[in-house]
Amino acid sequence: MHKPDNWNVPDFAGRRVTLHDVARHVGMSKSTVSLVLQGSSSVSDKTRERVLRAIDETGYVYNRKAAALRQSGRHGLIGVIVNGLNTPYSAELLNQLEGLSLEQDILPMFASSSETLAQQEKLLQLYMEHNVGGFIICPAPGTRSTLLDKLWRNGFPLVQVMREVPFSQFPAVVADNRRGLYEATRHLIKLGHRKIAFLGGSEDISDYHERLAGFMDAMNEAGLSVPSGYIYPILQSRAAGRKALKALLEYDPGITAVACFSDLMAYGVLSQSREMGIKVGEDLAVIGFDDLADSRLTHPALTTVRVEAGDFAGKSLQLLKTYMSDPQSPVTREVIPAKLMIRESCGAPHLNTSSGGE
Amino acid sequence: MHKPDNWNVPDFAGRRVTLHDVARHVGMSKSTVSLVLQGSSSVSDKTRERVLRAIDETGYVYNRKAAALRQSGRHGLIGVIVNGLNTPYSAELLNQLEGLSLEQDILPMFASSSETLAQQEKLLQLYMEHNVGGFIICPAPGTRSTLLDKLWRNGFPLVQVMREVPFSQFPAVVADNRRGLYEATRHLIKLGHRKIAFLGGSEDISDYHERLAGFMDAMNEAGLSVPSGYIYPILQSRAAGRKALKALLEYDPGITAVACFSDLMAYGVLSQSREMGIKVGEDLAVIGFDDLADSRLTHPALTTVRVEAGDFAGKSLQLLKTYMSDPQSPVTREVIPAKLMIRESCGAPHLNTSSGGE
DNA sequence: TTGCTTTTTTGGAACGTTCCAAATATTGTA
DNA sequence: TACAATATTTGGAACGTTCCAAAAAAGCAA
Repeated sequence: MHKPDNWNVPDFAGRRVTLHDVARHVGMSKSTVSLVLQGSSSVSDKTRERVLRAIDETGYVYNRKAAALRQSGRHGLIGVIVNGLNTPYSAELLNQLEGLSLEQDILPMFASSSETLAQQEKLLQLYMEHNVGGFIICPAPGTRSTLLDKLWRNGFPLVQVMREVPFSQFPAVVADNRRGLYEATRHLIKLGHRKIAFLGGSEDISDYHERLAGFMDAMNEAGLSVPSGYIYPILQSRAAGRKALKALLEYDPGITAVACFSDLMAYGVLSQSREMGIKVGEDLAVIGFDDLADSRLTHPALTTVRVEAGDFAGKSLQLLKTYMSDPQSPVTREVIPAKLMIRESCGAPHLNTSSGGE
Repeated sequence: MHKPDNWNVPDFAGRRVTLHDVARHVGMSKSTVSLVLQGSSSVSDKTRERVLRAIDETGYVYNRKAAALRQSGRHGLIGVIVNGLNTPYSAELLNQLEGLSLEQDILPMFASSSETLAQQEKLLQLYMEHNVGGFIICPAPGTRSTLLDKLWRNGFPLVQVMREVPFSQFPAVVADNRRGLYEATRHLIKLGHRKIAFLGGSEDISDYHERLAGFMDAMNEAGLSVPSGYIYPILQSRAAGRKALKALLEYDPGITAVACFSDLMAYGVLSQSREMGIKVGEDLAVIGFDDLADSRLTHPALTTVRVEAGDFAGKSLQLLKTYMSDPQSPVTREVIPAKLMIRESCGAPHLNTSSGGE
């Protein structure tokens, strides 16, 4: 640890420079300075110029808190709560949201619930205290509709993103989960697979039920049975993927394909397969969901369902802005399309059944 | 798109409930209510109880803006600017920072510079306007010391994290980059490698020079030459890793090992190797830096240099808090240890030289 | 009851901005 | 030059809190 204490700490301004200071410095009233700041047209060019110079000279920094206090609150701040800051898909969503927000002079405040109700509630409370104009939220498992109701009633519009609270009638932007998994599963079936498992996800999340429904749609349509042990819900992570695959194959070693709740879980499946000497793409077909950046580079490259994070970001922001400007706008539910990306991890399987018979 | 417009939008409170409203509702003065809110001991239990009930009944939400206005600014808000929200290491840093901050009743505002000076400046400005208590910042390439100076002078303490602005004398928390790459390179040398390349990183970032220096330390110590073409700086990404490896092997097909600036680049190298039919761990040794969650699961598992993101988070937050409470505290530079994690990607190489001679 | 101390409550100023109505400066016209 | 019309500038109230000094209430001893 170095301590270059020969260095002088610059003089900390005891007090921040205020609009009043600028006014005094330039010899005008604070009202005039305020007008310049707001870009009012009713101030003469000469004055504007002098004031701008003074602002520069004094190093004045606009104080949004004070301004917002007078302007009954709003100041281009929105609260964004996702499930995890370091889960790749959420990170990409935040990335997209940041770009779009800043373009529109909105400052997003990002945080994660870490999938717990307690943290979610704490964050919502803090954000309200900081007077955000509204929320974009990926509700933590177990979130009740009453919570969202409370927000809305308090004057905070919100848009649910990626997931939605069951039986809630609030705006939402969700993926076409059902169709996504339907298509993915159909693809597996077309390749000849019969014993297909559905791995991962949590029953407390709307995603899960939609994706599972899509899976079941395809299985039922093809007249394939799904023993209860073929459905293995487990919380999102690579390690969970490994564990789940092991359990699945113990339950029925004859399983030839797994549809995963997410790419992250699929990565776990890939690594567990390698460890067990199972060749993915030959002995076992694997399909993910999300299409993370890494999924192109896994070995074999992962077949997965792509949902554009940018679409989530764009739609949810647009929707939130609508409610912020007019709280009475009709409640809308947007569905983001899901697209099957066929790569190598689901290549034609080695099956010992030549025809369809069990 | 569904529109369940049979649903009634709850009545939006026209105006937010204020402390005054609560006071009137309970029949006391706003001062008393304020005291209750601050947990003052000079308010009687009976009153406290009545006020708390009233707060609950009215649905009052504390207004930090107004409070902070009176309390000369500070309100437990800090600005955190990293290089990218969706780069895995940064994401993990944010995750850790969030956990620690909330524990200490600090609300972090996260954003990314996207490696551009313009966005960084815009964010700093906005955060100042929102009156954050200080900054934790991973400076964008090309950041000048004068920028940090301006912040500090305006009363915003800051801590640099992961990188530091050259010739700046501001607090910083950085990894032991030089030692990390020194050890990694030494490991490669011990395994018998002679033609070792250093891949990735940007010359505008302090990290790069430190890691490169560590690399050179080890190479020089072993008396190994490093042709200019062995050093291939390029901006952080998987695709860049692929491109870089190709260029490197074109320059000298005899290269048997690459030390990468980051795990992300190493992933690119891994996938490019596979494409070119090069067996990593046999024909080519690869070492990364960061130890991302995925690095255990790549094939082969990636040998890399681990630096705990939690340490970065803990130290930088602690340091920032020090400066926030006493701006005159001596400037400190903390170094986070780097630890070589030996896995499979650098297994003993096939070399045609049996002894050391060129 | 009185006077004294201690506890509890309170009104009003302050924070830094915006907004408004009113004051002042500038311009054009007769 | 004088007057209206217009352009520009300004003081003060307001936003919702905290803080302070001071008022009111409560408790206690004589």
